[in-house]
Amino acid sequence: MGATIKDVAREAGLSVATVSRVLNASANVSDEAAERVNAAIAKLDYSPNYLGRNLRCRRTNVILVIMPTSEHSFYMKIVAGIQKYAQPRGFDIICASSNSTSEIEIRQMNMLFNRTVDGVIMLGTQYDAATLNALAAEYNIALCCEGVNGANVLTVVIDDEAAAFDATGALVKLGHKKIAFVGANDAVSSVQRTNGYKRALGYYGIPIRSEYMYSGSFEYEHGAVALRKFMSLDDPPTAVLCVSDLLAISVINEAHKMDLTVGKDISVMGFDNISMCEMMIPSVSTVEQPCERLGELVVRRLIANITEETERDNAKYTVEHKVILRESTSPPTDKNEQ
Amino acid sequence: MGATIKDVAREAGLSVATVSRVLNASANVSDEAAERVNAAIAKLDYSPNYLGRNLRCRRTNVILVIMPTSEHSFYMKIVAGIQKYAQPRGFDIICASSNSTSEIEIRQMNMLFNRTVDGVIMLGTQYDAATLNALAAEYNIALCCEGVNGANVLTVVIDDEAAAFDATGALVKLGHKKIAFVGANDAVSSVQRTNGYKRALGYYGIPIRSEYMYSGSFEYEHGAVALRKFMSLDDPPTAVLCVSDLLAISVINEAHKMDLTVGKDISVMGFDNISMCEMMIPSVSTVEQPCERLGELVVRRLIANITEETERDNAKYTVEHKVILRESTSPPTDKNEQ
DNA sequence: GTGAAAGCGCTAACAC
DNA sequence: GTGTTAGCGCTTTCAC
Repeated sequence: MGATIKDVAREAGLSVATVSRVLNASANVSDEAAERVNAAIAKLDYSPNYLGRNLRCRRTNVILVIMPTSEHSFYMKIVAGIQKYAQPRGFDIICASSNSTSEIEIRQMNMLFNRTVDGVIMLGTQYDAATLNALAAEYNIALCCEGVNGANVLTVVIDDEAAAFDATGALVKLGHKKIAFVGANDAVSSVQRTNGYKRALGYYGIPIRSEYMYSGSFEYEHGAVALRKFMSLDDPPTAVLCVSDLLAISVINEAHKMDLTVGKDISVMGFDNISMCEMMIPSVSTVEQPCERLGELVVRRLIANITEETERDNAKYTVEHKVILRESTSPPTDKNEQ
Repeated sequence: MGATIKDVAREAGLSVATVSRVLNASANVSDEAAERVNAAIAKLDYSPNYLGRNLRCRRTNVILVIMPTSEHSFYMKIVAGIQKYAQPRGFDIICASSNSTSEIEIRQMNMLFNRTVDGVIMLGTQYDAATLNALAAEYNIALCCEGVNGANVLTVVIDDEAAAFDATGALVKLGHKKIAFVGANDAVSSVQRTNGYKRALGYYGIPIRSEYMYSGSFEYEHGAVALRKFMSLDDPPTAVLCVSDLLAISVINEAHKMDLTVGKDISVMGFDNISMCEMMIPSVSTVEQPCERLGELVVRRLIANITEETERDNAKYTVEHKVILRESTSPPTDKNEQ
């Protein structure tokens, strides 16, 4: 087990240099030599040892994707987009999940520091802007889906502020005036969505009510908690916009427990357009993030940074979002509108 | 950027051997030397190049998990179990998804052949038994969740036959006699579940009706197709057992479209216990696979195969399943029982 | 068109 | 307790 390039050379009666040339399809090798090498490779069932190759070339052609959690299909769709672009360009993609933990994230990042991978794409990070900037000076890193304020690092995101503005607007256009918001404290995307929500209310002349704003985290339970809080108000909202689909689903399940019919008694809207949105009863209105485009764009720029000699591109790119209305949203009824 | 062990040695005024000793916490290095080395490491922001180390040691301490699709949270839960055990033992886990495609799977397997990883765990594979046996002779591979008949390869699964027997039994005990089955053609697990279903019917003295058996694939749509077929029968079933939760959810959604109330007009049961089961309305009855135990056990045995000098363990291990009843199942009503 | 040889960064055997 | 050195498997100059 484990033939080396030397074994192949011996078998073929040629030098390792020639074998290497065949392996790398480089010029200047006769047809006859190539044939003998290939025969030897087949005979010995030889597969080049990439540790040797990568050490020598100082390149692994592997990109690591770090995600907060691997249990959300949303992230997996991004990865699929990344893979689709990277694979044909000769880059392998590997994934790891940090559980949104700084400690684990750092351990994953070691693969970058110890040269196991050529670059890292982070779908959310615990690093602060200063650290990211320092890292970006030395390594090929990129942020996707979730930016960091002040980080001068290759970033690909949707315009979260505008997306939330549009989502809120869609609810207003359905006739809602009492629109609540379920956010997640720390994430930049959530903060910007909060801003978009507020701006939309202002734009449509609807007062902002602090009792309609809940801020927790992306944890599932928070949707239910938020809804209970909203519904205990004297004047409860007729619609709830959440910063993630999972939170929206939590709201929907809690509404069901409270005997509220979602899409009738109350409208609920999420964010991301995970596949569950279509599977739920009622199906869930949401803001779609174009996962494939996000993934493709970020990895395309990252690969350019890795392979090209030019200055590293640390720009911020934005891709289009899309509001999708399904069964979980409808005009407010007279009853709850009064 | 990129200090090497040589740089550290020079900076510390010691030899590379001593630096290496400190790095690997090996004995026989004075406190003073260790201190100087650590100071130099900190000063130079040195991180060992694993390509060099791995090449030298012929070990990467990385295990690859290949899954059919990364969009099912079920697989991710297995990976979490794998990770939980492997990480503290010094093994990194990386993931790749094959889209159930032989071509992609082979490309992923190259990471094994080219020594990028020390072993591979396959959560489903396109390889046949003969190929797997040949691979297992040379490399450290393992199957998890989904075995292959005749493959003499380290395998960790639940007893799919018994699990389906129990699931069917649970429906019988609720009072159902007209129990349909939604299977997936090719997968070994599905075949065995089909056997368990049939054996249970026999055991409880219920005749097997071919019109109650649908065989498609794990693709979501098949649940809906199956249900439409079942409900178009003169004597439709009162319960449907599916070989995956996703198929069950598809059945549930289709039932809803047909104005059937799941958990009342018809009972539906899935397989796996993905997190969606609890989020659905109604919540979905299912057979739980102990993901963490599956993952932990398979990686534990695989790591033993990698690290221990002894004969490779190519045994087959079985872990316990558990039937979980939720809202999607109930006794048949008089109406549909007549 | 082909081969000899240096060297990528590291560990470990051996010498002291 | 520390240093010297060979060599892991590969690519790539440089010579011919």
